[in-house]
Amino acid sequence: MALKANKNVNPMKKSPINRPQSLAATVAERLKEAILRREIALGEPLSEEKIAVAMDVSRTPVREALTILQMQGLINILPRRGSIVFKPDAEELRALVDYRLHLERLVSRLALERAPEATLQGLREAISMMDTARAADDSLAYAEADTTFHNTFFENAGNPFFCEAFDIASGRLAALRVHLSAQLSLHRHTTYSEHLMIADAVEARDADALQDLLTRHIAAMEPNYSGALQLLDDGV
Amino acid sequence: MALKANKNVNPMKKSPINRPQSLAATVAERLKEAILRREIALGEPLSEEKIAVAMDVSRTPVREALTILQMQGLINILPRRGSIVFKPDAEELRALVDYRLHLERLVSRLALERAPEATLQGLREAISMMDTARAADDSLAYAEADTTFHNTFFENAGNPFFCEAFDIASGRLAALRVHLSAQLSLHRHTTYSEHLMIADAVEARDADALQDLLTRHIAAMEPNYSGALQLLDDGV
DNA sequence: TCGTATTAACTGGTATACAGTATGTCAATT
DNA sequence: AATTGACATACTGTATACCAGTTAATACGA
Repeated sequence: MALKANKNVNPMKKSPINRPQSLAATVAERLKEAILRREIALGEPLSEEKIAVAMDVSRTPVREALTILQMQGLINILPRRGSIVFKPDAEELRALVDYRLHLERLVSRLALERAPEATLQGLREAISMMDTARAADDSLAYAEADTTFHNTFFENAGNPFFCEAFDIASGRLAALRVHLSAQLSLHRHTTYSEHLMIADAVEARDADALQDLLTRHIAAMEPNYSGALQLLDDGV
Repeated sequence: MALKANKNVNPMKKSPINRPQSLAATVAERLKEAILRREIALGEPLSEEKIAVAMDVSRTPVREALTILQMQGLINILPRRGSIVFKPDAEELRALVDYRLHLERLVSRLALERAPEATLQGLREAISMMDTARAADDSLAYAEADTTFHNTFFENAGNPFFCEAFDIASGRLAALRVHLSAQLSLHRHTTYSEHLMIADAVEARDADALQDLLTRHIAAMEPNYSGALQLLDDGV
């Protein structure tokens, strides 16, 4: 979200030309994708050298990419030891979900106060994306729509810093989602109706109901993650 | 806050030895100090080469330091152009204060729910630090005590991610504080009594009063910053 | 005099080379 | 057999050299 790629939506408006981004950003992006595609496991050690030869760049941009990913919380850099993909314990997982919950509650209230119409419209669009994804039975597209749905609140809170605050957790949450989804029974039916109810609460401008719905919606995930995490550990 | 130094209080307990930190971290630290000491102005361009020769290191650790500071929001890196110290416009300043306000309101509520006694004790300690600072007329020590006071809420929220969320804004806010303090009439008397009232609200476990006090306490600063910023711009 | 093209100086981006540290293996000693 | 020490290997941390893009000044032309 913070490092959103230039989409060049309005040509001739602000983007001089198709500006090539730095190698470091590209490497970081590809590594993040690799983690999110489960090509790299949680807790797996990363070698600068191997990444460099695999992507055919020198170690310098790889190192920059690793520091970027560390800032996003996706990897841990152990000084003089190397880098490993992050792997939360139960306590960190709890904190992650707790953080996300409280932040989204706060931000949803702000979005409702400051831009209720735009928020409602964004939610509706995300829901229609979910509809098509469900019809096509495309779990990846559904997950993207889910992300869009929740991002809507942050984008309409009238303050870009909340997006940054969300980014602190979003990368790790996304990684957890894809890595634990094999263990999770994705209760997609439940979440879908919850999304509908959330949008209704926004339409009704009912802040209290919105808070309650979000609390249940988000907090309901934590035990699933937690259980899946334990399964993952036991498997190792 | 995030990068707290090892204090080595119990030797042979957990600290391997006094391990020297990386050059990049040292450079980042010194640059941040330089900004906070007003040796470097807001909006000033930074040359990797000049920093490198000034600190007698190569450009490599300097570059790493700059990316770290960029992540902390203290500088902007313009690709192929150079790095400049951040300098907010009025809108960004508003967003910064708004973000801080809402985050601290949220976190103070959590601290009150989850660790009221520890929070109260932390606040009291910070206040006694303010007392001695006021007695000695030491504005730097007072500012530190102020920071400690507000950090207390974040440390007792029971979730380290909120500290990270605060770090997004804290560096920039600290920089603004020191750079605008010359223009500001630091209404220290008012804030001091406000701190006392905030601690009282915590002692009384009065969440609503706490929210109100914090709102007034923090929001009261924004017009000052804003006016000072304008003065600063006009001066240039 | 103004505008445009050209070029030179500067800056950041990348690659590579070297040095220091951690870790694993294996032999020697107890 | 277990432990310790030395050695080999692999990795990160740092320095340096080179390349590419940007800016700004200057010269030239209208």
